[in-house]
Amino acid sequence: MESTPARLTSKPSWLITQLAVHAHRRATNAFAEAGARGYHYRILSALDEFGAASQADLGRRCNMDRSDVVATINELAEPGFVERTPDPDDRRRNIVTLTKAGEGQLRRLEQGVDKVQDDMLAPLDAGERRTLTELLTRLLEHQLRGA
Amino acid sequence: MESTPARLTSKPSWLITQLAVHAHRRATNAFAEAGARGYHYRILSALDEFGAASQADLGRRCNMDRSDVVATINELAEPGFVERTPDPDDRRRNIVTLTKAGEGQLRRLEQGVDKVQDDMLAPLDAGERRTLTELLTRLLEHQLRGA
DNA sequence: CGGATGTCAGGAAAACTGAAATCC
DNA sequence: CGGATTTCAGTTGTCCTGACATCC
Repeated sequence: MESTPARLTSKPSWLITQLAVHAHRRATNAFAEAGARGYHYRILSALDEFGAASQADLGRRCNMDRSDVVATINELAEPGFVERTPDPDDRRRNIVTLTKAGEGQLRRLEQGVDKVQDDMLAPLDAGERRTLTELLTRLLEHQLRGA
Repeated sequence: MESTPARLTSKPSWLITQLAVHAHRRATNAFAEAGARGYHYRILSALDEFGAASQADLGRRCNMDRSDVVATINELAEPGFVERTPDPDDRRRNIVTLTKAGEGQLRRLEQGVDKVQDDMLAPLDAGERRTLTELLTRLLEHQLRGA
């Protein structure tokens, strides 16, 4: 009873990993119903929250690789959810903008995400949810600084 | 200012997803230094915490598909980290046991995980870490019941 | 020149599907 | 028979690497 190894189920890293598996599974299913994937939701959300941006900026904000941003923008531009126009001030960049149709698609995806989230957070009351959000926010901010 | 959509950065699901990306990246690198992957750590940890088990049980505990358990056990058995012996009481099953060498490998992987975890939890004090662990534990238990 | 951007090709690990064979 | 277990073959989405051409 002395040299008990650290219990797996008490490690926050394990808990986050396992929760992420469940969240990823449910979110993927919700996205699939709208013909989308996680990458689509990330890009659309970032455009909606922060406005039009270059592909490199989107990659930094969404924690995505630039090469994956290219493919995702291609897929989002084909049905007209985003528009890719060259930046007149910097001819290296493309400015990606969210269209009306893209907003509609985002609303659909958000409905699925909200449903999944409400189900996963069911055992917590409003105060606990705020506490959780605050703690996670600080952890993420720490990562974004230190990385 | 009225119809502001729910801010992305205030959604726990988004926060967990983004944190999981960082945690996954760092853990993957730490595992690679020991020639392992996340699946290896999950299996070894479960064997150490809950003892010998069948492959199907390991899959349920680790939240892994049975087919992936097969490949992972193959990779862990080759260097002698686990042993796969048929169950005399149920000839469908294999009993997977952790060897001494497997314990050593697990200790190596845990060192990497602990280092990553300490760095990611740096902005939280001891009490906040307990709170976070407790909240996440309740969320995971809810998932394991309801799924 | 260095540095940033967009694009493309491809690889590695994770999660999953479907099917087969075996045994309870 | 249904149900569980192991195994294999293959697919998808995510994350990453390296390279190239272009432009600041």
